[in-house]
Amino acid sequence: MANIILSKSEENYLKSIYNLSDSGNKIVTTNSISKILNIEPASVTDMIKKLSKKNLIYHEKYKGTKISKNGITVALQIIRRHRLWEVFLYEKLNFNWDEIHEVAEELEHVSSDQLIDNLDKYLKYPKIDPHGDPIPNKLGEIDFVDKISISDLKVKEKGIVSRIIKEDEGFFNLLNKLKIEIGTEVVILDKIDY
Amino acid sequence: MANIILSKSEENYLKSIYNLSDSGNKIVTTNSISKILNIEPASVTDMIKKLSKKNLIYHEKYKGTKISKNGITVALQIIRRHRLWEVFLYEKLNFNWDEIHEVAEELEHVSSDQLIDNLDKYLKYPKIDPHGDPIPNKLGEIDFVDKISISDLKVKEKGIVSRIIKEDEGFFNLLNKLKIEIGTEVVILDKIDY
DNA sequence: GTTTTAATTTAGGTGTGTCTAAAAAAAAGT
DNA sequence: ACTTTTTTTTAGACACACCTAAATTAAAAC
Repeated sequence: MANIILSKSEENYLKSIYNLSDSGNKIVTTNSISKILNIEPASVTDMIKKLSKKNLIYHEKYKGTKISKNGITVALQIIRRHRLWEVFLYEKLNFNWDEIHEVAEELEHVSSDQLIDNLDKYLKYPKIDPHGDPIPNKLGEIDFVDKISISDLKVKEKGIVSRIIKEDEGFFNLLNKLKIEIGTEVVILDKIDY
Repeated sequence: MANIILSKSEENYLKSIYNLSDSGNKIVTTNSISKILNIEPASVTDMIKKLSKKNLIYHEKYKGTKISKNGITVALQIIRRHRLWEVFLYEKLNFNWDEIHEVAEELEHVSSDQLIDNLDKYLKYPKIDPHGDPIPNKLGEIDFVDKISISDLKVKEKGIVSRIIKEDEGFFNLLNKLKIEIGTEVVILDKIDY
């Protein structure tokens, strides 16, 4: 139960490993971590050793990395902080939908339980962040909602946008232009390459 | 005008130097910085060289350190961030008066102008923080209000508490017990050692 | 105006988190 | 199954922000 204190770097690695692991199920490669964090594979190997020693991940040389139960709990706390700050920035500080991620990346590393719990209460215990991603609760429990990818919808089918994953500026601009946000009902008219 | 990017350490040093300098007027000694930051004098010397090179302070070997005009501006921005976060924690997240400082120490290092400007607006442009200290504006302008120390008040004189500087737990508890906060009118009954 | 003490700086060392280049292991191609 | 390619790890280096111990300078005491 004792709160493990991690550096900003360690937190970023752990979060990335969790995100790459499909909620802890898949084994993650050194190269994939390297690409996501923009850090050389050799450096990733170093950090893997460190996180292994802290029992946050399992690692077998040349075989890949699996996040531990403990690691998942810690990762979900980081994700919780990130997403709560995103709600705050969007709802209270009037940030645009595409500006929140970057700032939340910084705020998520301020680790005070009291801060996050009070923020959660202040925001009225939101269930999802402005991108539609679920916010883990204090205990690390998270709603996994079954959703399908818009690219799996067929022409003429319709759906409600409940989550937006891709995060580059061009894509945000496109969505803004089309007035697509969380909750928007969309109908597939035609499918083109993007 | 270009925003200088400083590390967390550099920011902490600069803030301390400003605070020790009596708003930029006094020369600050290496030892005093060492004591405030709980860092050995030798390390302070290293950082002084670094901040000198960035023209945030002036330094002459063995003679002391003076903060530059540029340095003051940067320091005031850090102080602005700190104090705005204190207002937020106190007013919005219901932190106690004696719990805000520590968390604000972390939040102040998240450097996004948009974040701070929007926070400022959200808090309705507060002029003072919960300790009664003035909050510098976006341009680094700050109200210096003439205040006297309570220890300079004589027996039977009275005054209004407008600022509380000391920050240890015992002192906070004492103030809480006496129900003394910003705005409280006090009368000096007797003077004892603390 | 020396001598002693205190403050400051220099020199050299450590842990963290990164890097490049080279070696080792695993995977893919033929 | 052997060779080539890709992935991963090891080895050695560097910047940052700290440390201790020793040297230097300034200030205080006499």
